[in-house]
Amino acid sequence: MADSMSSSMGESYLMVEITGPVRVRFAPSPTGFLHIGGVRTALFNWLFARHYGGQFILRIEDTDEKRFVQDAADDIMASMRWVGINWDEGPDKGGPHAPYVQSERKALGIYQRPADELVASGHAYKCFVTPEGEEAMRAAWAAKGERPERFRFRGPERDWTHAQVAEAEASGAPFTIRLKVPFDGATSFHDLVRGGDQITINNADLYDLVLLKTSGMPTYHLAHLVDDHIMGVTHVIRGEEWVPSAPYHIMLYQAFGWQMPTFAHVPNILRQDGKGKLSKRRDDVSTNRFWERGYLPEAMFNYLSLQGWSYDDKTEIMSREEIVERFTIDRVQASPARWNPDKLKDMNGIYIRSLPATDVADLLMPYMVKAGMIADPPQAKDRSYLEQMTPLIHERLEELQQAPELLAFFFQDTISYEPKLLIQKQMDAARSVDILRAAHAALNSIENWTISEIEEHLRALVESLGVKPGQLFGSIRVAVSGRTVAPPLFDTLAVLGRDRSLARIAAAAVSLE
RNA sequence: GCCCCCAUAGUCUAGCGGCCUAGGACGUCACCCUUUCAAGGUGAAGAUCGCGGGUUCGAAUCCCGCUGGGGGUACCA
Repeated sequence: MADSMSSSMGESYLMVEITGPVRVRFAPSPTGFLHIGGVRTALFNWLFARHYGGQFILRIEDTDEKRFVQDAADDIMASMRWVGINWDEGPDKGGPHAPYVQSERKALGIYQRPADELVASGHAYKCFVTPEGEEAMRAAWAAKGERPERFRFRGPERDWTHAQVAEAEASGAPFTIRLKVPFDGATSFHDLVRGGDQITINNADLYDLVLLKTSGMPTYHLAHLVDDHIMGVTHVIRGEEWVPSAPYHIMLYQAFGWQMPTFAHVPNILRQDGKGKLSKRRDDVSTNRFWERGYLPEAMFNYLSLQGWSYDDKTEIMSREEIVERFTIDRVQASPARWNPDKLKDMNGIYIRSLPATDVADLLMPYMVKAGMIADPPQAKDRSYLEQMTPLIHERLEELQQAPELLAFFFQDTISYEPKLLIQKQMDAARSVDILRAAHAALNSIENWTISEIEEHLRALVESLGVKPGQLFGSIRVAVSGRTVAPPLFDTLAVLGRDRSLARIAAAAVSLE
């Protein structure tokens, strides 16, 4: 076995051109919500499958009994659907290789038999060392003066006779099945993301990996590989954190004599400060949080596609179809990307602006309801009122959740603010009262309360008062909205309505007296 | 510590030996537009292509070393 470990995949392996039908999978572990880094990896698999007209499989890898989180699989699937990633085979829709949940597959004995085969062929062995026993081995290693960090587990059972193994087994002692990794030689594999270059790791740096736990549950290493083989996965596209364990996988494929898939280890997304990869614990990156905050799935899809992949030297805004058409692995970067929420936000704004205002009003409604500004369920008049004010903030939105805050003054019976905000540059309280009164009179004389008439009257008033536009409009803005930064004034007045506009302006004048 | 991967402006990236006086985007700043804020337009600052050696007529692009960053080092994935 040792000799065959120095593997060579052959020239054909270097070919980036994809010829036959491709099958790829995304295989998350249900240990919590799906964060955007996971979505990105799923997305690359999906794009690869769609680009080449192949299949995309979703498989739940719940072989970690300790970290299993109820409902996590549902959240993962909901997150993927939201972004727009669908699957051809998966837990909820079945497929030719169902079930697609590993704990269910384990119950079917799917992993036990290959593990036994490996033991029978001498590529793996039953190991009776307990966790405590392993600790003792590490301690003994250190006691010999060796660096504890350099300890590489090798089970004493590697050299046991059949009789010894039989005896231990007969005693009922629990055991794991471990891969019998050669001490010498090296293991290599090619990686598409690194231009087909070879990655080589010395076998001496490896250890005897556990394939089957004492519980009978396979580890990721055995389970994913057996399933990939059974499910006919042609390309393994996964995060680069898997590079160091890839040699074990290579050994397993060789030990089984199975067709090797092509590997593509895609770069991680690093935290904003670059210190480590994104983690669901430390970073606010759960996919459903972005849905909550009002990110459009199209924007998220587009942004994520650019985390580690690019099309050319300038194109960034692309539709799903365009990305599918253009996505190839050779344009996937080997260096890690960095999480950049500002860029995502900017892109979300672009996507929001590209939508018709009526669509945006529909999207905004749930946020207004949640903020308590619009009744649940909304009435027809609420819908039309929201539709009137949506154009006022449409191009100012970067996240849909910003809408209630921006529109709050439309929904308040009385607004509160510091009266001194009414006083514009080079004005004083008395003069401000004067122009507010004048504005009240001018607006009161309007027959048709429309944007154009409001503008006409107020611009005429600027002339007759001899003030700067900003001085008059600024005072009125504060008077009706309570803020110095607000949507365009004439539109605001039009939507706010004659009565409320006049009342607020009158109240403002009083507050300064 | 050891192993593996990576390395172009604050950030994301284009570049795969001569088209680069290094292109685009986010962010920053200025100006224009303008009733505020945005959006939009124009422009600016910001990269001795991490450092040092090679190879070559010629290197951001190829090779080596160093440094830095990331990943891994589990009966977790």
